[in-house]
Amino acid sequence: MDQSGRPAERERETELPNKSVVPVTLASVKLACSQCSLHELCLSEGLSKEELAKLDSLVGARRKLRRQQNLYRAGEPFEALYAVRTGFFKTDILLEDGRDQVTGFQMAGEILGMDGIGTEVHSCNAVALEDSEVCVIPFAQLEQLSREIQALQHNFHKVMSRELVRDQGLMMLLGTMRAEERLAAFLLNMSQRFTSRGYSPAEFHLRMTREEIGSYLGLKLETVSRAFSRFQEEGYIAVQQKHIRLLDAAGLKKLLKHPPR
Amino acid sequence: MDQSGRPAERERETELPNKSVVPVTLASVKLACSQCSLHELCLSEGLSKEELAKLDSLVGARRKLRRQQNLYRAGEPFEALYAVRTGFFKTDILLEDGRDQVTGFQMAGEILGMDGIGTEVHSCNAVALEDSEVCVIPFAQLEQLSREIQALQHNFHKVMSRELVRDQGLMMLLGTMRAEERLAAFLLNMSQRFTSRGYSPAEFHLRMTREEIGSYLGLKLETVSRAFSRFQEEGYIAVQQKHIRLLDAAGLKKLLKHPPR
DNA sequence: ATATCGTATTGACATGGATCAAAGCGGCAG
DNA sequence: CTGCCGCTTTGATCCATGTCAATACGATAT
Repeated sequence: MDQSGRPAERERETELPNKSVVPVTLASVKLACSQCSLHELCLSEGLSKEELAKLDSLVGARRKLRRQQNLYRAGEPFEALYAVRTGFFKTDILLEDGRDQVTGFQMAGEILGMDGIGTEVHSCNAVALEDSEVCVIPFAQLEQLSREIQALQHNFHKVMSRELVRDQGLMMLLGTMRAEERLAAFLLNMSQRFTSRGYSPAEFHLRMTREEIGSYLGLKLETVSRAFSRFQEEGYIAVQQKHIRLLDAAGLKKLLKHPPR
Repeated sequence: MDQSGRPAERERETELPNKSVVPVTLASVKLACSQCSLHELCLSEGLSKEELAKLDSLVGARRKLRRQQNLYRAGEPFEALYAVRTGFFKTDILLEDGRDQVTGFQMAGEILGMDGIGTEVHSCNAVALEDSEVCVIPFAQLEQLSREIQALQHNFHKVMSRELVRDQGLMMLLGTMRAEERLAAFLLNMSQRFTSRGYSPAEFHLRMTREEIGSYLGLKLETVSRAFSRFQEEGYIAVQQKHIRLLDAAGLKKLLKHPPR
């Protein structure tokens, strides 16, 4: 059963222990911040060797999640930030009336949980969209260490600020763009993020359903599906279920800059 | 002329010097953080007397802006945060194709400029919607001081986090709500913010135009106007141009929880 | 008082995306 | 291999909001 005590629905969450927090021993340095390939995306950029060592000891635990498992839920007390090591997450909010919205998709090197700092309580749900692993960063200790290490402090502030800017972009998308522009922006964003992680810019596998994409973009799943089909007809992309190939990224960009009217 | 060197259009921006930064002397303590009535909204909550004194010396300048004057513009280098002392601001983003969107309205006690931390460059424009005054908080010094003062550090992190949560709420609004729900949410939010500043919860003056409200809510100005009229017909509010009276806040809340379908 | 200009309201009509419905596809369990 | 179930695609129709246009309002300047 999963940690909420509900019956595990269609997902297989059975094998891992409830909160699979694995303490890191000195023997397992291969997974420490100092060795982490996500350096520049994460908090450790620009830190000296000694400073990195301190950060390593702070990021003292890791947690594995199965597909569909919650990293945290809205309402739970906030204690730590999480850096995605591997895998793929979504965050979403549920309104009382049942409506919900996906507020973001997070991949390796991105930080989850900052929504909880202000109120000590998480304001959204974070769910793994595939088997994933995160670094657990106890927040009180992060604050303490970032009082000692200027670069760490600044990195953290940058991460939060970039998140604010990302949100502004999403508001722009939701407030002013039409369906096809939204999907084009989404695909280009995905491509860019995969690229910066060393994957192919033109070919990738979407981990989320059409419904989740639609929720994120403020559209219905049918509209997303139709836009995919349209893009395929126009020769911008090749779609096969969740597998996407960008055939004409420039075309998609043009769509964004010069909206049909 | 205003600081960009353009002709002042319809607005009167003539009387104040270019960058009206007024140094604060010890004689003018009445305006220092330690005396500021915005305490709990701002960064100074929970600080000791000595700590407050340090913060006072950091927030060493104030800047007055006329209606329609820019506090900063997208693309300008980021140097400082700004705490609104008096007045009312909007932030907005301009896309290459001319479309723009208002991303927020800020009032006394709220912090502007955090969008610039991540890239050292502002990503949006901040414009005074009425004659206003801000405290200038040089960011490098804020980081330095918040390495010394734990409470200041934590307050700052809270402010940023709350901004993230606010953005999530706005995404929800833009992604899932219909026009009347959006406006109801907007009015209730305004009321709540005026209330927490000691103004009447039921009667207030909107500083922005219908077009600006619409831009913020992802609607056209005509739709905003119609929703206002509808609310008036239903007896929820009384509208007279920018002057609003909430006659039935509960009714508006119900509209939010139980959408028409 | 009158003209002007930005803002707001209201009406008539157009349309993009939502809704409802049916069928196709693909992976997994039995 | 077969059947089921979740996901996706596609079609037909509807409706909320956008668009276009006319008028009204209110403040400021003349």
